[in-house]
Amino acid sequence: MISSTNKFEQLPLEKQSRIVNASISEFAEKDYETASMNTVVNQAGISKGSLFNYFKTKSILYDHIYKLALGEVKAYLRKVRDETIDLPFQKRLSKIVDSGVQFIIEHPRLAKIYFRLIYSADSPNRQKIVSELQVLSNDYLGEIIQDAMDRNELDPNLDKGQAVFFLDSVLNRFLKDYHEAKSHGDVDQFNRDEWVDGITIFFSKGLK
Amino acid sequence: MISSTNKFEQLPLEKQSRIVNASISEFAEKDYETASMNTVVNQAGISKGSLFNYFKTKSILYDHIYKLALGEVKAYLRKVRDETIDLPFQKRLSKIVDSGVQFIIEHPRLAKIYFRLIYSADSPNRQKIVSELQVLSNDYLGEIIQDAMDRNELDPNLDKGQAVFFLDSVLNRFLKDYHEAKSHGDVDQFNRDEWVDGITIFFSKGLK
DNA sequence: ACTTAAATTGACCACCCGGTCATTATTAAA
DNA sequence: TTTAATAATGACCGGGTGGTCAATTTAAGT
Repeated sequence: MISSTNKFEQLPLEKQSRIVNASISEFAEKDYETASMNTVVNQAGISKGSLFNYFKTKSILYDHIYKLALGEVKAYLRKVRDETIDLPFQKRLSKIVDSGVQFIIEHPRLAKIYFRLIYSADSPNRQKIVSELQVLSNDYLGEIIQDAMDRNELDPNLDKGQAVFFLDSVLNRFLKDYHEAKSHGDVDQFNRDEWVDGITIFFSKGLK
Repeated sequence: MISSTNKFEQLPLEKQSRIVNASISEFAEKDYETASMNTVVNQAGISKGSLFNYFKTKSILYDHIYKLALGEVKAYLRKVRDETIDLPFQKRLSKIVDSGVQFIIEHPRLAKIYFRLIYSADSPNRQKIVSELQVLSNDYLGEIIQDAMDRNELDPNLDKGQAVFFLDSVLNRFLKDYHEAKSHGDVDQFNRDEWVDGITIFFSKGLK
């Protein structure tokens, strides 16, 4: 079966990247409903008819871009997971946060799309996508936590589901705030090392 | 000085509540850009000219509704804070979560507006509003934590800012997920007591 | 009952949207 | 060079938007 992005994928790479670039910018700047195909078209320097020839609808274009963003996120996560497989839990957590921060710095627009997707309500198929992400995060952090439990670095009687939930809450929130601070220019208020230490200590000992 | 909602406030209460009701529904269902003044007008059973006479612009109407929602949230928080002032930290935390859950159940549309405001990016004056909320949450949870530190229920050397951050992350995320589960009809997967216990234990002892 | 002031209405405006498709420009085959 | 197939274009469509304002209804004062 021929994919619906087939026509697009057969385009010269330079043209593809112009379109992808324009789309990323637009979906990063505005939420799905507000993002404009006209803006994409103008920014990419192609005609409207062409864009709708490559992507039949706005939501198919969005899907393409979102999968692209998600692919990048996954690559980062996989990399840090594999590179830290032998490290203790605290060190590992620290590296994961590092990796997230690095992703935000290197791909600010993709980060924006990612956070918008997680926290906003208007993307198409939102509930399906979000539950996919939930599973992904559950598997990923679940593995990290299971490893730590196996090595007796964490309480082996932990409710793993809850532990993942707490970890996910704090990590996502930290990265979201960091991302917002960065895009508002006041990132200096974040002493990264201090926060990473704080997070890892908190997860080990709680607040008592 | 005469407030811009003056004309609105001098309306018969029944009419006011029809308009407020319609506005709440619309801003709960759609994000700011997508919400339609036409829909509000039709649902409220008034003419378009009238609505724009009472509220000069869409963003002024939104402001009115958002302040209303925030006022309700604040009332809930104040109440539970004052009622639990003599309880130990764990019990207090538990009651706060309870109160949040109760708010969601009693005011699902306001909850939707509140979460949309916090997590979505398109409301007018969003950054100003969000930083206001940050201060509010900081003060509120900061007080709870300070009380617990004073009574030696929490480590007196805690970084209070970080502690508030962790608490805020987990509480907000829990309530957001609860709210979403509820609006999708699968709230039963949440054993509330189990989660509240889990959260309070987590904050006391960490995951170790 | 008549006049005047205030409140309410909805047709209308300029603008933007996602999407279409007849026309034109480009390329490949003969 | 002519023809046939393919790719690109942008004017155009129906529909929705926030906001306006002349005209009409309602209420108040005398």
